[in-house]
Amino acid sequence: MRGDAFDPDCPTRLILDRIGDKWSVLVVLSLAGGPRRFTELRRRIGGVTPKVLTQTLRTMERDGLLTRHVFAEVPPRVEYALTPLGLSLGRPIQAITDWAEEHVEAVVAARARHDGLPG
Amino acid sequence: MRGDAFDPDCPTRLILDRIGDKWSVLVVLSLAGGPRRFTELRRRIGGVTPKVLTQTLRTMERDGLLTRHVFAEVPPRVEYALTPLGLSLGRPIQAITDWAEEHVEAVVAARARHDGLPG
DNA sequence: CTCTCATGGTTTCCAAAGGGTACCAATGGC
DNA sequence: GCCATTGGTACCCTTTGGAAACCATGAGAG
Repeated sequence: MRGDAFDPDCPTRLILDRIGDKWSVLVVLSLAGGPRRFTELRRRIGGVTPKVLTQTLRTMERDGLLTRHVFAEVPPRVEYALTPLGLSLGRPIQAITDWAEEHVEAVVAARARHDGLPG
Repeated sequence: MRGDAFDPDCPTRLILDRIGDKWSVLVVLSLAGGPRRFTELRRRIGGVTPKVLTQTLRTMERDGLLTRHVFAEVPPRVEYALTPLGLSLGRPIQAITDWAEEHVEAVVAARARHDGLPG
């Protein structure tokens, strides 16, 4: 059975933990078009704080999803780029965002129905 | 551009927050085969605590992803089942788990390379 | 020489979420 | 009365997420 993700010891869980981070998802989407600098990412991904963005990027680097290239310049320049592995992750992520855009209305409606239920 | 998920005010973000919960993902996978009871889910999804499972199920119900059916029996019986909306979410989620199973080795290897790098 | 600006973070602090354990209500069996 | 089962809830603590401030470096302005 493929769904051994149910076993907490299965490494697949480890992936879900990665996907289960909305910032990682947004970083993958942001880098899909090519390398970007830290501040670019920060501006592009609305609402992310530098600390969390750094954490996210470092973890993704550790997991082999992206590379971090520091240029010895002033002011500093650091470019982040997806590895082939990270790039391949873009496809399933795109499937999620496609689903999201298609069904977001239904979810919002369900939520409104539930929350605002007048009795 | 479809990636308006970058805007924190875009409702697509709301979906990512949902997907961005590994327990929701596992619940969808668990219910893909048909309705299940609370304790079944709890046993099937290794490592989830009842509190968190309840939270997850309630949120998913609110979002229209599943239904909760309480039978007036003793001991109590509660069945959870995916709605068509929840069922449709199974496809992109499957894409993620497929990716995970295919590339988990690479991620684990990258992580080991990074962590254990002897110098 | 000092002041300012820009970049790519780090540090500190606080609130929120996640998770573990214990417990509850209702009823059947013993 | 006591235990077991089910589907949770309550309590508490640790971890995480997030806001805001600060830092090092060097160029350019004054």
